[in-house]
Amino acid sequence: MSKHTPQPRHRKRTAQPTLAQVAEMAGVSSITASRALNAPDRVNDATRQRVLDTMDRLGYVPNLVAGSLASSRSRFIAVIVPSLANTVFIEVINGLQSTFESAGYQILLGNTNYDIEREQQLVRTFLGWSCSALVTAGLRHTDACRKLLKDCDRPVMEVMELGNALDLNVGLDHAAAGRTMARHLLDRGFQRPVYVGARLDDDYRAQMRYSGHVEVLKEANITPRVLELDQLGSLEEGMKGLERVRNEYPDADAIHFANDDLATGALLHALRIGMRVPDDMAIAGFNGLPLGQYITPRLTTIRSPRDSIGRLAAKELLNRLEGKRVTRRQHDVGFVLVAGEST
Amino acid sequence: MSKHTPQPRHRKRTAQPTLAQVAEMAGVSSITASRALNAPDRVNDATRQRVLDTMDRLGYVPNLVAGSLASSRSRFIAVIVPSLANTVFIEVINGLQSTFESAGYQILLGNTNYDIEREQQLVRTFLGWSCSALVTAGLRHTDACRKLLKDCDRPVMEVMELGNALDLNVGLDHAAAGRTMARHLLDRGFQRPVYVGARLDDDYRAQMRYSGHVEVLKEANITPRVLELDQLGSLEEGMKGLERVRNEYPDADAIHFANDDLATGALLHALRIGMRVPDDMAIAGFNGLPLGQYITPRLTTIRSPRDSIGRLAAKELLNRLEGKRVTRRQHDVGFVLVAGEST
DNA sequence: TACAACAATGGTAGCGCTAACATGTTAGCG
DNA sequence: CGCTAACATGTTAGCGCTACCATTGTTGTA
Repeated sequence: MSKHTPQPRHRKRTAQPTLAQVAEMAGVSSITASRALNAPDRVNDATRQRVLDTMDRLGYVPNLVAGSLASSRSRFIAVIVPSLANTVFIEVINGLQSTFESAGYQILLGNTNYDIEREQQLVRTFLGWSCSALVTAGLRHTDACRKLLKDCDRPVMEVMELGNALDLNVGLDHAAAGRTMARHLLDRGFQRPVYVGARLDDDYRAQMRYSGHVEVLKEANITPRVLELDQLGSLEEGMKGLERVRNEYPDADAIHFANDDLATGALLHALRIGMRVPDDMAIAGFNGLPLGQYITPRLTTIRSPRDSIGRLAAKELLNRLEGKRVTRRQHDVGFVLVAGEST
Repeated sequence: MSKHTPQPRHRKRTAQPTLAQVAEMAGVSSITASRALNAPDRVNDATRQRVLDTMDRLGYVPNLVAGSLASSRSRFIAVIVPSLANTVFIEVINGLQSTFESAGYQILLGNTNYDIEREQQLVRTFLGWSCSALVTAGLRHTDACRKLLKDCDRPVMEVMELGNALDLNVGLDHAAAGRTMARHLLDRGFQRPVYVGARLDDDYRAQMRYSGHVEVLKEANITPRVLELDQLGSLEEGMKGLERVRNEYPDADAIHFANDDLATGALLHALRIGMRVPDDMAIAGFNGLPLGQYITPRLTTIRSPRDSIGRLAAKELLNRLEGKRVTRRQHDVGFVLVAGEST
């Protein structure tokens, strides 16, 4: 016979019990078993209890992949950050996590390593998982990524900095933070500050703070100077930063660091080698990590409410996911100058 | 008519193009389009290119949920940690992430808040997502959770401490670490040490280190003393710990802290209030965070290769997932006593 | 020239669940 | 007692993809 004979074929199946098996054993249809889990009020109490008992007895574990395909909803929240080595993003993730996990959502975590091509790839993958919403750090994306995010018909939250966002936006004004710190240094009488950051092309928020710094210095007719390091945020690198400033800008009287990790490394190093802070060199950071406040002299820094970024972003997204009308698409979480004795 | 008329019903569909649409437009069957993505060698080069171009043109995003259901494989790695506030777990996550993401796996992140009931729930959820493997911190689970993990027929990796593991195990011997530090304190001549931890019932690894500490003290006929704080790891809490030891154990000459965060908080506080370290009070920690090595005096601590836990765990899991035979189920990553000037 | 071996592609039947609709059953009311 | 509304449950048809097998054409070998 040339035409195929449709003999019964079976593909491998997991040993896991299915809803249908549970339903049969409980003497109901599978849709009722489904409802016992997902819409308990639509099932009679006794029936529901019988179904749940059966599930327990069989060790039933719902296949969420199948459920997600059928309903085209997934209860995934995609979270894309540029780095896991930076406390700031961890705190944002933590804020998102605590809110979403208690609302029954799972976090899908992606790390771009400050590479927007990688971000685009992650967005595609996460959309492929029918995530309910996406959270991504920053407003810079590839064109293709922006298109994906615009067309995906899901809430998109961009966090960290404020600006012309695709959808929802929670963050702070980094240029303003840079201006605030530069002004503080000038107010304290430091006339020859150097801005020290690392990989400013990648860490463009640090670059935005630098541009604020530049603005203020230019207004005061002071030539801005900048030094770029290799490592984004480490105590070790901050130490090197201090040494390089002493060599390359011997007249510098203050260092405006891109973050507290660098600043703390420099501060601790300065203390160890007997430099007087701030008399020989003032040191300032950004982030408001607790650490800086436990060192003598305390580190001057700018505190941003990092965990509230996560928490607020999660709250706004949940509102949107639950169909509530979102009135404000943009939230400025602000920042506070914390003046220690290091400046 | 009493019997139903099967009129065509349609459920809502996403506007996203499907593989079938791509295939039709490219003039191939959908299975060929599928292969163009997932098994490129099984498709003629020209055909594949045509399919890929069509995908590009239509903005096709593969529906990974459907693919996962059909193949019952998901390329998810479930990672369950007790806290995101602790650097140690972040570093483990980072190690796992960097290895798995480059191998094309996604991380599904769960946070138990040191609650093993919550862990059980997370394991169920992640199994429901057909994750390819699970990584969880620690060897303590509920009975039901242990059963789920045993029966799930997937690689299971327990990290952090060593012991009687379910499947794969990467970690270190915490009791031995506690013994090492206690011995170090005695060797340096401190006779009245106090162990200070927080929520030892939850953070049972800190408790294991304490039990090592106790062993050594008993051998030396010294009565072990312990103080329990509320917050797991913060500089603030370490400061309080120091104050409480001074009040409650005025004769104490050394504090063995459960972690570096607490120890650093105490050390910085001691310096600020003019205590001499180690003459008035010796201070030791655990973890080997960089911070402690930048303070004068440097913090005595035990360094564990935290990121290698993640990296090694990921490597072993990948071997297993790729079908290679795994020879060693257990890896001791060890630890090193880093003696600073704080003891 | 015959035949095996392989490469390229396709048809079909699910994967396990839920949306959409249909039906049966009970309570409430005048 | 008949009618309606609310409740409880069931039937069917996919969701979009890939496993499984089948088919065709193409090359190498004796």
